[in-house]
Amino acid sequence: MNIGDVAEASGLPAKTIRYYEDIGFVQPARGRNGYRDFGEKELHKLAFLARARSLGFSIHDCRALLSLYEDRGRASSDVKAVAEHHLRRIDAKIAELGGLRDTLARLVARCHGDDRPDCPILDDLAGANRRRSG
Amino acid sequence: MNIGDVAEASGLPAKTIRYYEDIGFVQPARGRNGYRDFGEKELHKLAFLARARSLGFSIHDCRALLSLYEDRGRASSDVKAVAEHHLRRIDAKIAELGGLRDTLARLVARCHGDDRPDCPILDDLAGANRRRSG
DNA sequence: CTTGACCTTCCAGTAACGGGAACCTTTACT
DNA sequence: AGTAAAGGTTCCCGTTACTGGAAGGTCAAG
Repeated sequence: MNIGDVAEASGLPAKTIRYYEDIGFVQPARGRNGYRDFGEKELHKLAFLARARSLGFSIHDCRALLSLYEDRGRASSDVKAVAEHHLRRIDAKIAELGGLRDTLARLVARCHGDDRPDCPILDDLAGANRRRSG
Repeated sequence: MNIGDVAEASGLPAKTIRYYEDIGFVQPARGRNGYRDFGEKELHKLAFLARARSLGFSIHDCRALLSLYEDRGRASSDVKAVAEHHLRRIDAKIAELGGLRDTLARLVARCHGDDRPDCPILDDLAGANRRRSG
C-alpha cells in the first residue's frame, strides 16, 4: 500500500504518517521507486495511533501504549496507569478552563456592550480594582 | 526601572518581557549601558498583558485588547466581542475535553488493572470493536 | 508525449515562551 | 585595585505535533 492508501484507511494525513515514521512509530518498506510500502501491520499501528491521539494521548503516551500493546506479557495495570494519568491531566485542564470561563463570563455579563467606552472587562485587565470578585 | 523590577512588579518573567518587546507590545527606553529602562506606562501595559494572558487570551487577542484599551473612543461592544469569542472557544474546549474524559473514564473503569495482559483500553485503541460505546 | 495525480525530501512556521551560552555592567566587599 | 556576585544584554535552540510549501521524481491514462 502506498502512503495515500494508508492515509485514507487510517484517517491520518500522509504528512502525519511521514512524521510518525520520522519519530520511529512505523518503519514501512520501500519500493524500488523509493515509495513507502505499508503492510497490514503498519496500517494497524497507524490506526491504533490515530485512535490514541484522538483520545488526547500525547505522542509520549502513545509510545508507551504502543509498546504495551505489542508486549504480549504486559500487565493491564500498566496500561491503566497511563490512561489514569491522562485522565487526571484532562480533569485538571477542565477545572482550569472552568475557572477561566466563570471569571470571563462574569466580566462579559457586566459589560453593557454598546457604543460607550467604559468597560468592566478592560477595567479588570487594567487592574482597576484589585479584588476581581466583582 | 530595570527589567528585573518590572518583572517583579508585573509578575511576568524577564524572558517574557523581552519577548513582549520583540513582538512590539512595549518599547522601553534604553540607558547608555544598554539596559532597558521602563516607565510606569510600560509597567502598566505589562500588568495588563499579564492579567489578560492569565485569563487565557491569546497574544493575538491581547493585541486587540491593548489597542482597545488605549483607544479612548472605543466601543465597549468591541471589547465584549473579543471576550465573548474567547469565552466560546473555552466552552468548546471544555466540551471537547469533557467528551474525552467520559470516554476515557469508561475505558479506565472497565480495565481491571492487574497483572493480566487483557485490557479493554488497548482493545479500544486497537479498534477491537467499532462501536466505542461499551 | 504530455498531463495530472501521486510520491519523495527538506525547510520553515506555528504559540508563547524557557533554557542556556557567551558576554558586559553594576554593586559590594576586601 | 581586585574580585565575585548579581543583574543586564543578545542570540540560538528546544518545546508539541504537526502543516504548508518548494523542488523534483514516478506512475497511469489518453
